[in-house]
Amino acid sequence: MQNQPYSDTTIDELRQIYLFSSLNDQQLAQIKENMRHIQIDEGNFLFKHGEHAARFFMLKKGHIKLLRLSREGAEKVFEVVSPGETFAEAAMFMPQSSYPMTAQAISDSSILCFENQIVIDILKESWDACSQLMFQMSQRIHMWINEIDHLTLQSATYRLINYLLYQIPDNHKNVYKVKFPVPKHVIASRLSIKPETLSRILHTLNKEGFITVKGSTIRIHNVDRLRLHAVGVDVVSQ
Amino acid sequence: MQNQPYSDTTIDELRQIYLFSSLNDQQLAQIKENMRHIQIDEGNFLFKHGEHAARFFMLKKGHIKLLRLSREGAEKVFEVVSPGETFAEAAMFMPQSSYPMTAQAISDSSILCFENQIVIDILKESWDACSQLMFQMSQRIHMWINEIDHLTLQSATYRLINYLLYQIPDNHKNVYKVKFPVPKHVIASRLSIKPETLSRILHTLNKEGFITVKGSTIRIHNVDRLRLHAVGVDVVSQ
DNA sequence: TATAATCATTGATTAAAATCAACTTTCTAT
DNA sequence: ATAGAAAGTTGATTTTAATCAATGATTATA
Repeated sequence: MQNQPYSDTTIDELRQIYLFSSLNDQQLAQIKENMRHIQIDEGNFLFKHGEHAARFFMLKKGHIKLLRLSREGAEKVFEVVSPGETFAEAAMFMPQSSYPMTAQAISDSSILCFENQIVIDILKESWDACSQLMFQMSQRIHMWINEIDHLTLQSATYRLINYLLYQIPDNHKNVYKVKFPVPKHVIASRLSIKPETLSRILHTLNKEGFITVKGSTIRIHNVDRLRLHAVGVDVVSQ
Repeated sequence: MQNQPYSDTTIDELRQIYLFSSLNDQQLAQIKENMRHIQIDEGNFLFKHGEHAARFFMLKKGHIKLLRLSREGAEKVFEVVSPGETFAEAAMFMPQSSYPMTAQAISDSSILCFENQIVIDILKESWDACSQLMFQMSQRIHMWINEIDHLTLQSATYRLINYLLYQIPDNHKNVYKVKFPVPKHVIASRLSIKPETLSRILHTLNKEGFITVKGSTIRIHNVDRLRLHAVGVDVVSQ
């Protein structure tokens, strides 16, 4: 992990971060002044579950997985962070809080790093930014609720189909290619299924004519048909 | 569902709600003026998944379950709300948002009902209240993350033990009685296990000498021993 | 380009919990 | 107090996905 000059991140770039989008130049300049730019090589950790959470992050390049380990060492990936996304910002308002997960680079990554206290001081002055953070936190809550819904009310096959469909813009109806941004076993853990099972599900969906798998690229033959299948898959499997 | 005069809820009572604890008398008076008091009989719905979310709530009396249904009609209880707790306040900051779950009374309930817009206007003026809401939302996020952890990395037995231990104050070491506040099948759904399985797990824990079950009361013989068992239960079961 | 290491697939088997079904207990309302 | 409904328990069986094991494919690297 090495610090780098932050000269290559502009104020305009910061403004594109949703949480900062309503801030003025002076506020953004202050954030820029206090932010750091870090590089993390594949496999290395940005922070670990339980560590004191004093900063949050924006991924510029690479991929980061947010995970937890069971006592027996089993790994559950909660989220795969892609470039442009912020993470760990929800802990900002828990004084003396600790990160609820571990963050590990899946590939060499470039990260912007913000001090919670600096941003909190700015949020105090900006109702808009404040309500944007709350909006974002609401969304997170909804996301996790959906996740629990999928884990408890849906099958592994459904979860995978859902994941695939989620990547596709609404207007696409026919053919579409989805590419896994990270190795299949990471996607599997993200979906709470074992790699073997993911492999079998992909195989079955292929056999049923829904998809063609080529490495990490999934070609969906007919998006609408898969959407329809997702609605019925649990009913059918009874 | 019938409206009632709110005369029996005082300003002081409102101040005990965490989210309102830093507000001044004038702000609390305004909230009181705009709040409503509703009664909901057992089995009836307060709101349904997908409905427009314009208010949030504080349960005064009774019990409310927050649930989702699968397409096949299977019910998953996400949360059992007990008196004194607020709920659905996280949706406040999602404009045009809808409730992510259904709220149904498990027993005859008495509920305070707050208009989102009124509270938002007050939050605008109060940084403290604002940061308290954010703190609360952070906690919710952590809670759901823990929930997913339990669902994916732990067994049904572990989830039940966890639930029991969670009800017990830290200082208790030996015997302790936990009483299920709602029927066992609701607890089962809350823990994402079937009633039959819950029954079997309780039976097994009894056979192993950890607990005695009498109706909805679980007598834990030795809290420390159960805590220790929880740590090892997954390892042992391998 | 060889070689190891990681990742992915496939098959056989197992395990945890769900399902189905019957029955008992408890609660509720008359 | 009693009938009926709802909730809970217990047993037999099935299902989904995990586990175990072996092999094949990719990727990285020496």
